[in-house]
Formats: sequence, structure tokens, C-alpha cells
Amino acid sequence: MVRAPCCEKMGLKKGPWTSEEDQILINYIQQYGHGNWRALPKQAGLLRCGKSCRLRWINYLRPDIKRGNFSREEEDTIINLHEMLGNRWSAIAAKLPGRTDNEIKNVWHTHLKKRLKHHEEATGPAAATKRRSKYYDQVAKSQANSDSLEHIPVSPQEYSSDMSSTVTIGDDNNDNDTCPKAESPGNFPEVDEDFWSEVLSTESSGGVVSDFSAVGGDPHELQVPFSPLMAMEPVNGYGSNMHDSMDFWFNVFTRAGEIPELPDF
DNA sequence: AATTGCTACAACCGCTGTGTT
DNA sequence: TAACACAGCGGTTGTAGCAAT
Repeated sequence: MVRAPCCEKMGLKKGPWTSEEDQILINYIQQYGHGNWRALPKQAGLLRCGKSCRLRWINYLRPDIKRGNFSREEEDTIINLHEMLGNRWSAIAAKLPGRTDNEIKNVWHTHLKKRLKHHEEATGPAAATKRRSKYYDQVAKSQANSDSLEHIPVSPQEYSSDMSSTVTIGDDNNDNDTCPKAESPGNFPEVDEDFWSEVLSTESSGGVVSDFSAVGGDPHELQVPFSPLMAMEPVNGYGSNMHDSMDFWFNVFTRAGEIPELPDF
């Protein structure tokens, strides 16, 4: 079996879609659905590759697409989700009904990155880290208080609107500084290479790390409840992408019963 | 009015994950 | 189990439109 090229270069159109093409695609999908994108253009009579049709439908023609500018609330949500999820645009889009990953990615690169940069210039370079730590601090507090997610800030406004009151690294006078260790690499517990390689190999082989004593330590020593994102960072040194590791680490730690699941935004 | 530079966004490209044979 | 097809994802590019000069 020989794999066919993704796109037949010969005779297939590229570039901006015309309104006629849009209409053909809409009519076809409304009538037959889009079971097989690869076969769709031929059946619909379009000189496009399936990939192009899929992108056009998902990013532009789908009836549930929300057009127009992003609201301030949506922008805040993107910023905060981006802090937690990184460049996982589809995951972010899943939390914003009617918005596509492509659209969110564009908005991020054209507006929000700048907005965030200006904001951090005004509030200090560690603002994002503080906000992130504050979020996880509240997760930890909530778990300690009630074992529920009831008090976790689930809207961006709840945990970003009062950034001015967030903690400062090394500010011993700040009573709110409940999570200094998560912010200060110097206080982050030492974890030897064996731990991370063992965790990685255990999970990649399909296993679940539930006995941390077997791989080098007690999860409490890692302060996992306070800072799962910090805990991910050492993995970078082993060639993994930090953001792609997000699900991996949450799986590891939540299944180990150490932190609650992230709230559903 | 013409030119240049910038911004926003649609679309493409290459890669990865998953299901199927 | 390997090879493949396909869908989906994220990075990048191309270009239209606008503002500044």
C-alpha cells in the first residue's frame, strides 16, 4: 500500500476561497455532512484538498462560529488559559464557544501578547508567575479546607482582577504570601535525575505513578499541590515540551490523588 | 497621490496521534 | 506488529487593508 500524497498538487486550487466555493462547501456539508474530508472536495466538485476544505469549514463557514471582535472578558479568559495551558490553542478554544483555535491564535499574536507585555512592564516581570502561583495556591487552600473545588476561582476576573494585591517574591511582610516556594526556584525541592526519568519511563510505558517512594520521593516533598506547573518544568531538561506535558503531569498527580482536577472553565 | 510600513487574519505546511487494515 | 490513511494541531506565511509619511 502506497500512501497518497496529502494534497494532489496538480490542478488543485490554493489561496483565498471565493464565495462560490464557500457556497458549494456549505451546501455539500449541509446535505451530506463531512464524514471524509479527503473525499469531500471531489464529491462536492471543489478543486481543493480535503485539508483546505476542513480548515475553511471549521474556521470560517461553520454555522456556530461567533464573528466579530473579542470581548474584554474573552481576552482575559484567553490570557489566563494561556498561562495554564500554553500554546494549546484548541484546548483554549474549547473553553470559548464559537471561537476557533486559529482565531484565538491570531488574537494572541496580534493583540494579547502585546497587552500582556505592557501589563507586565507596568506590574513587574513576575506578574504572570505570581498570578499563576496565586491560582494554584487557591486550589491548594480549597482542597485543604473542603476537599472541593467550590472556592477555586473559575472565572478570569476572579483571579486576575486583583493582581495588584498579589504577592511579591521574597516579600516577607506580605501576609498573603502563602506560596513563596512555588515562585522561588531556589526553594524548589531538589529532585534528582532518577526521579524524573523514572516517572517518564513509568508513564510512557503505560503505567501510572502512584507510589512516589518508589521513584525517589514523597509527592508532598515536591509541593505538587502548590505548583504542578513548576513541577513540570524540570521535565524540559529531558527533552519534553512543557506545555505538551500538561496532561501528562495532571494525569500523574491527580491519579496519585495529590491535587484536584483543574476546574472546568 | 504615491509610497512605505504595519497590522490583522485567512490559509497553508509539516508534524503528530489515532484508528484501521 | 507494521504500515498506512486520515483528522487534527500548532507554527508560519501571504496578503489585503489601513495609517503614516
